[in-house]
Amino acid sequence: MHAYRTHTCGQLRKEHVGQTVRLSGWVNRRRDHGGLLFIDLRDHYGLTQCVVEPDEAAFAETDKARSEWVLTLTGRVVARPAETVNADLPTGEVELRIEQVAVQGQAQELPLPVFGDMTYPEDTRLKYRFLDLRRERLHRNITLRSKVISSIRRRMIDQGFTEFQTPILTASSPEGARDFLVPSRLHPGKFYALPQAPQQFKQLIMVAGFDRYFQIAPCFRDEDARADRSPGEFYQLDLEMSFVTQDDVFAAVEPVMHGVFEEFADGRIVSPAPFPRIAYDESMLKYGVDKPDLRNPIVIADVTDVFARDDVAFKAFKGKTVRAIPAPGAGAQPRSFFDKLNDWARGEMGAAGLGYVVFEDESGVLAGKGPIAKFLPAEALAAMAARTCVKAGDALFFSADAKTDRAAALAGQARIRLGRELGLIQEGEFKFCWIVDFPMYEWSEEEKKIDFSHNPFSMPQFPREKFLALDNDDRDTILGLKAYQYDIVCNGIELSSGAIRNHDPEVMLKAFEIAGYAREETETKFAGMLNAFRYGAPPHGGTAPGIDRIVMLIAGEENLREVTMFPMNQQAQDLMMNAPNEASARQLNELHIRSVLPETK
RNA sequence: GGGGGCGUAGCUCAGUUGGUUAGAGUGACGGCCUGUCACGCCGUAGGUCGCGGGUUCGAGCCCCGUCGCUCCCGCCA
Repeated sequence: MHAYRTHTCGQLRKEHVGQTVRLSGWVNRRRDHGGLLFIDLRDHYGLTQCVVEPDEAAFAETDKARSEWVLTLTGRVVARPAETVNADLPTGEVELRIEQVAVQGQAQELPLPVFGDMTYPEDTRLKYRFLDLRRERLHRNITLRSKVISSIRRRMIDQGFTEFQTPILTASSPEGARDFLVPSRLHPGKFYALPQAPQQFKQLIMVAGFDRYFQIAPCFRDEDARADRSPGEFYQLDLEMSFVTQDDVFAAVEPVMHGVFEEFADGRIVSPAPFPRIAYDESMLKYGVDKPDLRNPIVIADVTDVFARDDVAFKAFKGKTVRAIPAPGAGAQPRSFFDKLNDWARGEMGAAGLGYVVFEDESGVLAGKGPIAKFLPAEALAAMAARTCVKAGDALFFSADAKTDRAAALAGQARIRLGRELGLIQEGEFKFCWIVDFPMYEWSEEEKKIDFSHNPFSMPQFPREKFLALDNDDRDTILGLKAYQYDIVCNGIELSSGAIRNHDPEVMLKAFEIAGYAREETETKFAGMLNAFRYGAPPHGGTAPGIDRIVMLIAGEENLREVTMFPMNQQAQDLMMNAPNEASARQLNELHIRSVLPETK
């Protein structure tokens, strides 16, 4: 007989009755009845009830075992009496009569229980991650993550993609997020950087004549965390293709995304391919964000012209962009509902407020109620009602600001809040869309200059010769330029960002020049890539869906830590491994590094 | 860097207007119990009320500071 096990703890069924078997696992639960002792033994595969009576030889040893001890139990499989079958357990028709016990590992009193589903503090969970991972939910999520990644990999390979590895120690990239730096021992004063993404490498792979590259790629960015943004590191399904248009990329990615979500949907509805395509400008108007949750039925409308009418006397909105956010059924809400939203807009959002009108039916005619209704004559109300499809019993909220993007942003946040608070979000659905036609540039208010809006490597949607001829006088044209840049969004979460790349060295130099980078500067910073583009670069493009976010959505979790095996806390510390940590003087000497600590307050 | 929330037993929490010896559930430990599967019953141990300072006759509670965790803003090409 094997030293540790003949079966797993999830394996035994009625057909094993009569066999002598050996199981190894953790004591999930111990139930001492004096006359008989039950041990629920747990391993990766499941749970088996084991039992021993006091007059049996194994009793004394079994009796010592406590929660989370590791035991090897040997004995006969017996059928449980009919009235004691546990229908909730796959192994619930049988139990193991313990004849031999071997203690493989003892456990101290637990800082957090494995059994049960109580919540406990995040730092305790992280410090004792190995215990938390034994728990059912996390164990299931991590296993799910593995299955999702296998499925993605299989789907990519089936579509003719090839997986390549790219360096982890590379050069700092001047654009984008803060890099993690790694000091060089051989080159005093110089540093490697961990890749924020294999962006330049995957483009070089295309230049190198490979096609349809993918990788489950680790990415490193030294930026602050959010619930849907891990500190430090995360994984992307990084992919790139040559000789493709935007439509080709979409056609390659949609079946993978749809397929993998469908595979693990478990009854939830997944948007069929092709996914809807929404232009960035349209998204900002209708949803107020560039990552709309399409499960939320609310659609924002522009009503600037209505408030500009001469017969509308509401001065606070004159000369401002006004967006209307319909709130279906909100007419039934108490006054406090409206006040709370207004307080939120003024406080958290830093807005002047969130006006509203409640629509009521007055003998067949729509009438407006609320503080600003008196400023709105019937024709203005009717015009807004028609544009936003509100009816009696609904309300309309207004977001107004002299700056259009601020009006849109407040409207977008209000839409999210209203959708949630009015219970309008359709659960049990994965609603995908592409956001396309992102602006190439934007005006940077703090730097007072034109800057890249998103990805500096994207190809502008503009004829080459005209683009090369652009100069400072063409500011409006430049700020109106769109790029072949696109995001995949699912349920309000940005899953992926991608682009058709700029593979023309002259256009690339010009693109950076517009953003304020001298040609020599661009030549130096992107020497590798520009140089490569001068030796025959194919048109290419790709995207990079976030693996962690995909798993989070499929697992139905709200935080990436729930789908990451060994996550860091929000301050980017690993409480279990105690990272980051001081380096020894010797290590620092070898690296020609000295710490200059900030002055303590 | 900034804002909000939280911090009381190993864990989840209660703790009245500032007033006697800070409680419950759960877990741990001991005892009893032959069919439980969140077993049940009895008992025991377990507390720097995050930390420091202040107000007060008296602080878990009020004030100031600080630390930790978390969510958000900034940031994330």
